[in-house]
Parts: sequence; C-alpha cells; structure tokens
Amino acid sequence: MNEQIQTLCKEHNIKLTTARSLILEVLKRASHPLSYEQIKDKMNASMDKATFYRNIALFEEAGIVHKFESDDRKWYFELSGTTHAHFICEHCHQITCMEVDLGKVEGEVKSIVLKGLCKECHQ
Amino acid sequence: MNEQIQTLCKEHNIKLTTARSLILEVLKRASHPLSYEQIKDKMNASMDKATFYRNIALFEEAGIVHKFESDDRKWYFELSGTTHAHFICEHCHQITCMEVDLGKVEGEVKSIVLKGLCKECHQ
DNA sequence: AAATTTATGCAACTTAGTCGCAAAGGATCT
DNA sequence: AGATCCTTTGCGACTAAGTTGCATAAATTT
Ligand SMILES: [Zn+2]
Ligand SMILES: [Zn+2]
Ligand SMILES: [Zn+2]
Ligand SMILES: [Zn+2]
Repeated sequence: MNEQIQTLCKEHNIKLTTARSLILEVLKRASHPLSYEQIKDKMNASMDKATFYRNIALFEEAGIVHKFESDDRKWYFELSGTTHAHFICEHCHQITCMEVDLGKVEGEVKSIVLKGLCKECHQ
Repeated sequence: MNEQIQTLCKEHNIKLTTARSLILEVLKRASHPLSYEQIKDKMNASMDKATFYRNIALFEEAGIVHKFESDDRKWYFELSGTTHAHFICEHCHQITCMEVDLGKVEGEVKSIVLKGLCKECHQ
C-alpha cells in the first residue's frame, strides 16, 4: 500500500478501498495515459469494468484523474498534474505527453489533444 | 446541385452521387462541426447510416472532410480548411472553431481539440 | 442488351461504457 | 458478539455509435 496514494485520497475525502488502490498504483507507475484494458492488464488482481469506471468517475470528480478520448474510441486515463497536451499519432497510435504554449485562450482549458503524425511517422 | 461541390469531388476523383451531394451540401452550409444525427436532420432526404459513414470515410481519405471526437462519444465532421482548433465546452457542450498558435511542434499536427469551460460558462 | 463494377439500404453485429440489483464488506450502536 | 445501516463490488443486461455482410439498385463498360 503506497503512502502517497493514501494521502492523495485522504486529501480528497475518498475512502481508499482495494479496487481504488489497485487503479491508482497502476496510474502512478505509468509514464503515459492508459486505457481501461491496459490498466486491467497491469493489475495483479482482477476487477470488474463497472467497478473500474465507477471509481474512475469518482477520481475525475475529485480532480485526481484526467481522461480524454483517443482516435480508437477509448478513453485514456492519467493522474492529474500540470495541464499538458497529448499528441496522438494516427499512424503508430502512440500517445505522447507534451508541453504546449497556447498563447491566450478565453475560458478555461482543461485538456489539449493534438492528432496527426508523430515525428517518427512523419517522413 | 452545387457548382463548388462538383469541382471539389472532381478534383479528388470522387464520383458525385446523390448521397454524397446531400452530405456535402449540409457540411458546406454549416458554420461549425456537425455529428451524423445533426447532418441527417438537416438533409431533405433520408439516408442510411451505413451509406453516410462509408461516404464520410471516402471524404476523409480524400482529405475533403475532417473529423474529431467530442466528449459525447460522437464524431463531428466539417469540411477541411485551414487547420484550426476546436474548443469543446464541458458544461454547455458547444463546439467552437478557433485559431490557435501552437508554436513549433514536431511531427505534423492535423487536429487540435481543446476541452474545458468556454468563456460564457467560465465564471 | 448483357456483363461488370460501384453505390445504397437493411439488418445483424461489435464494443466501450452504463445501469440495476443483489451480495459482500465496513462501520456503528446495543 | 450480534443487529443495523451504508458503501462498495461484481454480475449480467443494456445502450448506442459506428461497422460489416449481403442482396438489390444504379451506373459504367463491352
Ligand atoms: Zn507515429
Ligand atoms: Zn500526459
Ligand atoms: Zn460553455
Ligand atoms: Zn472548425
């Protein structure tokens, strides 16, 4: 049981159950956003998708987790941090986290998704 | 039958059928991206969704039409033009076209989607 | 006109995510 | 400990956007 995860949940008034711990452990180890399937495969225990999505919704409301849709009609999840952009390559389907300067935009930007060809695929 | 649409298809080696014309007419009149349902509702004739999606796929390959996913798990379509960004409001679900300066990004960016709260909803 | 190719419509299918409900797990009180 | 209450979990049924197979219709070629 991870110390940081315990305090993260405590800070947001979320009771830390086994399922929640499993999800957060995987997200914490990840270096880029993951889908439900990918997260499930990285868990040591099994978990029903209903449980997964309900807890993810809870994390989202609390602002702990951030999600966005890729071009494969799946949601990808990561722990919230600095607001950064995601580049999704249409060719190799790799998702890359990146910093982007938007200049000034009216309203509040919470998520930035760029799609196209990554530098490897763009020849 | 619209003159511009005829030349658009001719330029891309696409045979202009009734279904294709109906789709392109709606997209041409639109001031912002539309979903399948919205496009269907703006047509004068009925069209099967299989026909719609097959032709949209054709337009996409030809580079005539651009699509992206919103936060309602639907695709939104518009005629390709300058590469501009779309702002999707999480609160009022309005989709706004906007110009954005990304600075320099490696690879080729084909689509930019921002999500958050639009200026009206961000109080 | 016949043969071949292409486009359309219908129905069945796929699949990520949702929902209702009953059982399991935890906390609280007596 | 046992009874009661609330929350969480898992199962199965469901939803809905988009896809696919196939038969018919329309256009094109021979
Ligand atoms: Zn790539
Ligand atoms: Zn990221
Ligand atoms: Zn708004
Ligand atoms: Zn636009």
